[in-house]
Amino acid sequence: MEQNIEQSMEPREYGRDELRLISLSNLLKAVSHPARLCIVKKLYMEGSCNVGYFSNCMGISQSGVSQHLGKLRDLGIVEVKKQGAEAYYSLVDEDMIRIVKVLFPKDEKK
Amino acid sequence: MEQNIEQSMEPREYGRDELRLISLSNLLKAVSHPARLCIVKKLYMEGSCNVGYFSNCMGISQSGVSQHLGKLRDLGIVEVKKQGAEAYYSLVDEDMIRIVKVLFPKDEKK
DNA sequence: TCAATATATTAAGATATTTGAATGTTTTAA
DNA sequence: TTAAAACATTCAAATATCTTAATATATTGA
Repeated sequence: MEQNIEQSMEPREYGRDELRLISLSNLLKAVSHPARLCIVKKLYMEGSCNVGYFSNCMGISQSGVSQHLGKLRDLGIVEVKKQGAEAYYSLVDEDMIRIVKVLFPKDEKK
Repeated sequence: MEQNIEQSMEPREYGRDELRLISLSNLLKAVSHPARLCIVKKLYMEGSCNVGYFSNCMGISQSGVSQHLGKLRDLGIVEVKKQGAEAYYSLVDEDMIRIVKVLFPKDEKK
């Protein structure tokens, strides 16, 4: 963490596309928690949902859901649309959509 | 963590397929680190590789590579084949292969 | 305006993960 | 059998993540 930058011209760290690897691994980390994976799956399967819905059907606290959604939001994986007092979330990241599609083919529905 | 079990018949936690979600999220966690994602990508792109190869081209220590491979091995994502003093690893988990395929389409090679 | 509902944020303790150094094991070649 | 090479394992300190409780904000309806 304190090493010189520009130490050599050889590929350092993970190679030329290190930045892509880092950003993808962050994307994957976002769904490396069952609750967030569940949220993302539901968003993919059922379209946009609000916080209360997740809290109910997943059996975790409102605060918990909100924090998980916050992470997904920070990474640009989901997007919020306020509708009155409610916040409706939807899946917007293309890489994430491709991943979820592969993990939960729409047939296997529910 | 201290609540009654069998509290209701409604799906608790993340729903019926909680176990699948947990196991998939563990799979995703395995590649939520850029070094491990890089390893898995290389295995997908280039076929089986040995520890020294990763250590060289990724610029991280032998011990580091070995530990990362250890995690992938524990989860059944990769498989080792000893060949003399060297250990050749290859990608064997189907879900993981599908994920990597989606993230790194073979054209984008390198 | 007040109360209720829906969501967000903050903070703190418990857990888990990362990283690097040190040490072990196996294999090969001399 | 010894030394060197290739890996694996262990351990501890530094970080990061999870979970829960408490508190804050925003919207709606009475």
